[in-house]
Amino acid sequence: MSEATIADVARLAGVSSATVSRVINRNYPVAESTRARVEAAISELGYVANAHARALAGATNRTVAIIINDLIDPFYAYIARGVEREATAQGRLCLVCCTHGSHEQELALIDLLHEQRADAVILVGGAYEDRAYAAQVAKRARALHASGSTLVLCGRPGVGDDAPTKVVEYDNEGGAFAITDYLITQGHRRVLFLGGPSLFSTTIARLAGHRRALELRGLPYDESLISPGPLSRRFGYERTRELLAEGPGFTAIFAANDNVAAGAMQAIEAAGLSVPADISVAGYDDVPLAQELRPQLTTVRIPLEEMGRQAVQLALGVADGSDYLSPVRTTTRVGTSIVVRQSVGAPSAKKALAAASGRKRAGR
Amino acid sequence: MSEATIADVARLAGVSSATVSRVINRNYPVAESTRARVEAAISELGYVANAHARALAGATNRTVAIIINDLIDPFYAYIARGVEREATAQGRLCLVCCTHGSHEQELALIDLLHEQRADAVILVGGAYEDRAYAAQVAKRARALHASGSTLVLCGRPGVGDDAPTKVVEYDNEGGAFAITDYLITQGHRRVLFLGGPSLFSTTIARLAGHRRALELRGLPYDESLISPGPLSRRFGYERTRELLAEGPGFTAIFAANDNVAAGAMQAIEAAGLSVPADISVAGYDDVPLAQELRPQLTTVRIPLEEMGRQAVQLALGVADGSDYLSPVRTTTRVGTSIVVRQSVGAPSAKKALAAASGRKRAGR
DNA sequence: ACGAAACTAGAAACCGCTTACTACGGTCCT
DNA sequence: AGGACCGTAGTAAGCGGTTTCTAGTTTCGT
Repeated sequence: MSEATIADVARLAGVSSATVSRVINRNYPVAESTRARVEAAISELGYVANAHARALAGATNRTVAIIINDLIDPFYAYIARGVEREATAQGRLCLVCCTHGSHEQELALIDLLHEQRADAVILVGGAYEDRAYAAQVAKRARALHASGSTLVLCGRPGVGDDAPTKVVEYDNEGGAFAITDYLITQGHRRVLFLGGPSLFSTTIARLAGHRRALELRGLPYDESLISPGPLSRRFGYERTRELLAEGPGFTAIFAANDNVAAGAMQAIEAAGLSVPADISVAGYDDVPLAQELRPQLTTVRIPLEEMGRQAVQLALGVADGSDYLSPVRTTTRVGTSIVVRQSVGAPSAKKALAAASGRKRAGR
Repeated sequence: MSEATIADVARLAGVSSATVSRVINRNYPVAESTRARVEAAISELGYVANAHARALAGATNRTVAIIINDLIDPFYAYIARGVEREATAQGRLCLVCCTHGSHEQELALIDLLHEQRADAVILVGGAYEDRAYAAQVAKRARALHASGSTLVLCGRPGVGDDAPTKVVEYDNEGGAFAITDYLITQGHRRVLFLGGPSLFSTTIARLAGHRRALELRGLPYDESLISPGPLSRRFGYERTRELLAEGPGFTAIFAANDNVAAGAMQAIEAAGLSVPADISVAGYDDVPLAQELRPQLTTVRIPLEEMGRQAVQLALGVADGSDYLSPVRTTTRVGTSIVVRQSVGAPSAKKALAAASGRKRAGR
């Protein structure tokens, strides 16, 4: 039950504890013969240093923490993997915490991790636009900063310019623009934007990109073609089923993420229609599910793992290399790209007609 | 950069540091007025206790660690989720580490977590049968035990009776038995066992269950129908393709896990055959992928998340409830059950014939 | 009104390790 | 030969809490 301490080792080796510490840390010259004796004592006692005492006495904790929504969700899991890998590469341990969607839990976790003196706390995932909440996060960012740690926002909006945070973003607006434009290029004129909580940061950005593409192509932005909701497969299924029953006023669906797209595809199939012959579907995120669907889903790829790595590098102030003269970076943006698979095609004449009539109805 | 300490709070509140500690921990009576003053001081300074100092001074670290292969793999992710949730429920933080398949990394991580004085270290996933390696793990189990921590083996074989570990098992042999028996009941006589590294603990157990079912039904155990290999989709695909080209001597495939099954199904489809009309396929694990495949995969379900929870409860010695008189449990076994979906059917007469001829060839 | 019991609060001893500072013997150089 | 240096090793002061004792006040009971 009681562990050997550095003092025990010192006694056994006939040296002082300082010498043992030096042998372990190799940060001070120690005679070869002494070193040998100390190492023998260490292995005889099975001595393992106490990380807490070590951290207390000055050395850093060597831990990076990441706060995500849920480990199962591949979107988060990939980011977590990037963080974990980079943390390991930097000789850090990785603490993974899940909020399961609760804001209070998230704030509580930041505090807990602050107590743990993590080298960095990485906060992942979209957030609701909520000023009070942002203020809470900003406050904690300052607290962390005060104790030499860093709060990194990964794929979520900033919390005010004065908050000392670092940010890793990805191009939500650009990806949405690109894929909407792709749909338009394929001939679609009436595209349903499906899912995504209205006040959610990523929804807002994706919707903005969608809208910009429409405007650039001179297509109307029709409120009736925007159908926000949860980012779940169930919602995608249910809502699509309802809309299909009403007589669809669209030939393509741009789902706010792949889950929603999967639900939509299921509903379309269930209605006896086919993807993409009757209705095209595009998603966002490119999670593994996208490749399992039949037809395989055309979607927007986000370099998730890379984001995780960047977050750690940013937090730890790892030199960028590309421009080593610049001061420590505080923001990184990774690009998104569309992945063309089989779920998008040209609208059929018949369906386009139906869409047009649906449009009249919607316009009534 | 410099954080407020308990002494700062004490000074500001005009009390001793002992009193501040008591206010925080609520483990000793403190006058209401004093408490108020201390709390005011704490919030004014934004004081956050130093977890290391705290851990050093006696209180536990309140951290549970889990070591898995890879965060992305749903098999591990579900277990990790169970661990994370239960740890949170027990007021612990959860440290997640990945080995990415490396033994040395695994051992190194155990040491690292030992240093961190984690309340428990949970080791997940099958392991190669390797005496030297088991001895290494046993040694660390003893070291952890000596410092009041616990090593929990989750879904992997023990490392010797004298090693102070706790174990959460699932019924690999029984699940394999059940599903093989199910295949036989459906009329299959020649079942290919596909994938799983030969010396891997889970492979061995699954193969044993498979074999027992064959024997119980009076069917021969044919070495040529055992085709071990990696637990990957690629392997499932490639190997199935090869075997199909040789003329299959089987009407059903029992894959060592769902990934392998997915690969096999792909290969069967690519060969112009259909599942289950021509060849039936069964998997193991019931990861989400199983439900995405078409036809949906008949497989063996393991209560992964539950295993994670059990591991934490076991480690922390949480009362079982069911028999609170018993001493602290040291082993838990969770059951497995087969999930019938659409990938298994009766063998067609024609294919059964082909299988029989294949059998002659194989026997030659 | 007096002593005991019940509250509160402080002093100080750790917890186990790092590290600045000090000490000491031997080399090397002038 | 004597002092400047170099290479090693020890001493001890923290790091920031927790907790055991000790002690001063009240509150009561009789």
